[in-house]
Amino acid sequence: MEARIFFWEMMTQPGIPTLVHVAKLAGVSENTVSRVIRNKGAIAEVTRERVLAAIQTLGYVPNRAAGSLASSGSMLIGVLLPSLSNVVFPELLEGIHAALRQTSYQAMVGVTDYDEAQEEQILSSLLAWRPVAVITAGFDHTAKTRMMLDTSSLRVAEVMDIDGEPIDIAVGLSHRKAGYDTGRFLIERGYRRIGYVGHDWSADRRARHRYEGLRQALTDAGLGLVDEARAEGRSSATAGGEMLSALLRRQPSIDAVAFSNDDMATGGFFHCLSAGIAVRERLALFGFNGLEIGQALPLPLSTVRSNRFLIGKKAVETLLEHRMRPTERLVVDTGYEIVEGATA
Amino acid sequence: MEARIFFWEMMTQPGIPTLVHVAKLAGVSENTVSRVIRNKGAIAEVTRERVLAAIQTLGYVPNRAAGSLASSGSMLIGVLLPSLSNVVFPELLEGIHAALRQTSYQAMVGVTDYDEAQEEQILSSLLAWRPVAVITAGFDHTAKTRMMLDTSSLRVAEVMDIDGEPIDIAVGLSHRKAGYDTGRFLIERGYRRIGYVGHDWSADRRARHRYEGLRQALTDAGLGLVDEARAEGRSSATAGGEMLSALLRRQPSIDAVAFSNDDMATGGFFHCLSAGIAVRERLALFGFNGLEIGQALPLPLSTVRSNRFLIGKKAVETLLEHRMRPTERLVVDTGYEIVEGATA
DNA sequence: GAGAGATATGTTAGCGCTGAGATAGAAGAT
DNA sequence: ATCTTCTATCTCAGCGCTAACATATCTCTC
Repeated sequence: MEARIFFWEMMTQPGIPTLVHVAKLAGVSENTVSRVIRNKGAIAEVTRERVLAAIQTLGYVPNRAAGSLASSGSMLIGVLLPSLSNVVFPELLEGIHAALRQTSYQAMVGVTDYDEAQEEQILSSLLAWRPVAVITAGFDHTAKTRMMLDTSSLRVAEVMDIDGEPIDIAVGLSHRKAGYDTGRFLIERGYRRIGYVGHDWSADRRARHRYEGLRQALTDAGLGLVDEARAEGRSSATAGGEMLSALLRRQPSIDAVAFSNDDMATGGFFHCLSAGIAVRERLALFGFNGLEIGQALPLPLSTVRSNRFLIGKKAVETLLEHRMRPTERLVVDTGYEIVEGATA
Repeated sequence: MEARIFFWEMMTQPGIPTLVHVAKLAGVSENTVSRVIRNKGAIAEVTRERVLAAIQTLGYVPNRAAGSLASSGSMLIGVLLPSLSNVVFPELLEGIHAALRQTSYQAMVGVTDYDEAQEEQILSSLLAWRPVAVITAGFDHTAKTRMMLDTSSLRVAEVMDIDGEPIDIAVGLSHRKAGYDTGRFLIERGYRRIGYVGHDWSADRRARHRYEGLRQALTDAGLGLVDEARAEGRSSATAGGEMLSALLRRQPSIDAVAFSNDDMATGGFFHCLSAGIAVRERLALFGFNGLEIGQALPLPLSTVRSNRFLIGKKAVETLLEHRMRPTERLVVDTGYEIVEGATA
């Protein structure tokens, strides 16, 4: 069967135009059109313009599936996120998209819902599109997931967290160190009876690392955590308020509380407002993330700013630097910044 | 050149396994493997198991680009969002992903950054993957974007907003009506000197619709807006506080303020705290969206809950009901809910 | 003015999969 | 035993593109 379609047929064709149509209309070969599109090889200016005009009139959009198949290069980056409800992930994704904007790469996002079994399945369906790289939040993978990422030759960036051994590259910050610095900060400010309010970290290993860092700092200073309260579900302002209230009931003498993140701390702040507790004078509050909401509070929240946008951007940039996975594993520390605030 | 690869070659092949490899190993034809994978056509149980085992041992992942090309069905849904920094969009995306989870479809997201020129470009790169449907936030498109969506036969869902003429289907709520109901709510509660605090709505036509609805309600009640203050950039708690402060300086007699959304209202609440203004007794506050943060405030925010998650989910479900675009345009009203709260 | 080297374009064979149709064997009907 | 009808499988031609190579034309050299 002849695949070519003549001009008069093309005009009555209901289907989507292809290279053949453009080539026919411009009076050149398919390959020439392809080269114009990809800016590859020498093309006479007249030809280029003729082809561009044909593309324009037909409203031709190249079929990336065909391109990917033919060139075994997909221009896709797979992104594996545990959730989108926690603001940090959308922010990360914004950074990824921002970096991608300059390139002709596309992100393909999968949301695992903190479920490792789903992660496997979703990774499979991402890999089905043969991305050139995968960005995944954190180091928590099932053995099979790790195997898939490890054996495939694609570039892998594990982001947010650098307290672990990366498969290929890691971009983020040391949560353990951030937790440690939180402890140091509170100690230096003279707080001695320090408590902790957190959320369920079974799905959030970074929060646990911060907690561990915090404890280490206290231990190193000859102190200890007075008490702690951990909410069951995910972090939220509501949970932060409730947990703080519970903690203070048990330990009224606590003079500072480190929260697992800003959401929780914000809830803690609201609790203090309702309960008439003077923030900082009577009770210091410290968060993590540096969210806008914390800085908008009547007293700006003392916290650690982790730059999620930068992490996403940096991850993409670093991944795209080299197409091949280098033998050396790379760790990019995007750092963090202590925000003094007014609550601690 | 012969494309087949013999077993011993397959084992030394560094590349990704393909159907051919699986077929060889299972001792069947490629097509049989394909049918097993897609659960299509009659397959003897023994054969199926043999093929599945081969897939397992090779770690075979089907190449969707090839599949898409061969079957002209991509199992992809393009999603066009203006931004990810405003929580409502990640929430929408969560709904989309949740609905997609049950299916074998994948979302492919593009972020336009509220820029119509970029929208065109990003839509092009999404269409390059030949999605079966596109979900886009709102009705604001350039002529070219609209043309691309209109002429292509793919399904299109315009979401969040139903105050407009959809290309194919619209899923969301009437922001004009929500604004109107906000006005009614405040009037019924006895407020008479009502002000408005908003953000730059040049990129947020929904906020403008709510504003218009609000004004309509006031007009219908023989009232008017006492004054309004609009921040320049995007909405934020900080901006909400500043604008409320500015508004009250000009109009100290205002007894209720409708905010463009909960972020702004939260900032307004904080301003009242700092300025010692008794919320509700002296000044009522009303938001929009029903975000968690608003409900966690010491006084739960009075607001309108728009269910973004549901909108995303519903959009996907409705789109996937029929592969072909029906002649009738469809509007799905997901509604909203007035949250009485304690601030108005 | 023959050969070397650019420059611009054409030709052809796949990439990995699917859909339509062909085929072979078993089971049932006559 | 012959003809149907299934069921299970195979064969093969593309899908729309790109890479590699081939070809044609046009400069430059010496």
